[in-house]
Amino acid sequence: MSKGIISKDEDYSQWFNDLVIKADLAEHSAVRGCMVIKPYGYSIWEKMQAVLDQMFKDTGHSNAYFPLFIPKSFFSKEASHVDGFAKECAVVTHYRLKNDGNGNIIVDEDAKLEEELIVRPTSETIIWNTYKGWIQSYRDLPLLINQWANVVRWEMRTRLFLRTTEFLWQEGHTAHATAEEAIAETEQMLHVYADFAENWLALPVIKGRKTANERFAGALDTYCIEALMQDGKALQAGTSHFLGQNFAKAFDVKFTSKEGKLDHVWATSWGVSTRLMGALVMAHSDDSGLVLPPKLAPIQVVIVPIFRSDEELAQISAVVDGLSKALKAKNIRVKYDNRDTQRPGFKFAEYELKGIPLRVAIGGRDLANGTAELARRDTKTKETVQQEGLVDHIEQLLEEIQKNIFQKALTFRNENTREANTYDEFKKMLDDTPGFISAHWDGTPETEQRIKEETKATIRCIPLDNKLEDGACILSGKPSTQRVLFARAY
RNA sequence: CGGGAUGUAGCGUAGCCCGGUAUCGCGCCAGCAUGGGGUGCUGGAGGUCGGAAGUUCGAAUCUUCUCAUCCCGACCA
Repeated sequence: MSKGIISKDEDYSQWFNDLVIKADLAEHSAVRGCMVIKPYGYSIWEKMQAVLDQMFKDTGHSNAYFPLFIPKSFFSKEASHVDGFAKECAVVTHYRLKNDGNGNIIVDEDAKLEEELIVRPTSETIIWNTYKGWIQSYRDLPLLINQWANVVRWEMRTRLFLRTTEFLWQEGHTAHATAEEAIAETEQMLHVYADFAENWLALPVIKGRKTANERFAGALDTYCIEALMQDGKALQAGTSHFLGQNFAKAFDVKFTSKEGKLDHVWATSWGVSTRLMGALVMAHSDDSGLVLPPKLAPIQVVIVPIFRSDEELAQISAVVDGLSKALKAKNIRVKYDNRDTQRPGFKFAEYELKGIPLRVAIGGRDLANGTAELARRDTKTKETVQQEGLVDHIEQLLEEIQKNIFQKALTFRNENTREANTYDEFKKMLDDTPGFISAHWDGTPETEQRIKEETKATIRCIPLDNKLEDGACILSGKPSTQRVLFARAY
């Protein structure tokens, strides 16, 4: 176990907290519920952004930027939307401070805003208000826009990366001529998210749809990807919403079709946030620290020299120099840590804590033998290999580590996905063997609500690839045609 | 917003019951040794004890008020 990190078996949530802080991803700020994302954590987020951004562009989307502030009146235009967010909005009421004469800075009551401004909890309203001016004809459609932004949701209780008052995310907002097109877009983006989660984060996810209860405020249908964390709790890793014509109607966005008919446009919105950082940490890491999938690791290979003298360091550096160049030529992100202020053992522990996938150690012995020591972060295994052919070997290993991390998470999820056929069985599983529970449900919000109240488990999703199967609801006993996925969730 | 707890150096803590100017560890700085898994020794720097008021010759310690944070619940895409 690493210094200062509690074992994840002892206290999972404390382990997560320790890890985020010790691995230097983020820290609590002076502002309640808001975190400072530190350079190392931010560099991982930047990699996520870069990959996702390219995926969005490859599917035809463009980036734009809309205001942080939204006039309060915009929120009242879509009834269910305001219901969903009203209780967690930060509101700007004044635009000036003044000195009260006693050396205190106070709000200048003379500077009250005519209309309060809401700090965006999400941008549908300001964006749809804007789209009204952009869309007149079917020729203007589809409109495919994404925004990278910060949003604020005044949550009662926060946790680093998983639920912070302010967080970073991207939100896509698209407009289409037909419902079919909008649904196709919603599904497409869900697949983009799933692809990203599985192939980059090495995080296996279940693609599915939310029940009416769990749907986004203002959506007709909410799709999601759900992941399982190592403590058996589920985490919603991304959502994609089919908004129907709700926002177009609320903001009066109409277009003239090819046939000359006037109609409201069809909308989608979709987003992932810095919560993915939390998912990344919770899904793969261990008591020694982070375990980063190579594709997202800011540093993929770290080289640590082991030396007794400046002369020896110079000799090692000469070898490392060639190795570094060859790795960089293959676009492998490599760092040579030749600090003489820290000892090798310290560096080993530090890079394990930070989740660097591969460590190469080269010392005097290796110079003599033409070898290097390779240590994998994911398996914590070490091997001594010839320097010759090392670059290719490292390249292969990185791919293997990426696969292995995914496979491990997938195996974990499979082992912790169970079927329950009675309510007693269901409750026992929740307490004894947390994870996804596949069970029959009668399809009513009342049943879902009661299960939630009694067990804290929610329906995470109705999986897209669900097979139809006759059964009886675990609570009501009423007939059901398919199983849905339950879990306690973050 | 209800229930519980905690605020002492950058971090983690002892001291508080029973008042006398703050303990230890990590980290930090310097030197020497060391160097294939968080190195050892020696020396050093660093504290308005969350804040305010009160009791007292004297308050980290007792009293009152206040602020903040954390945990449980409620709340929550």
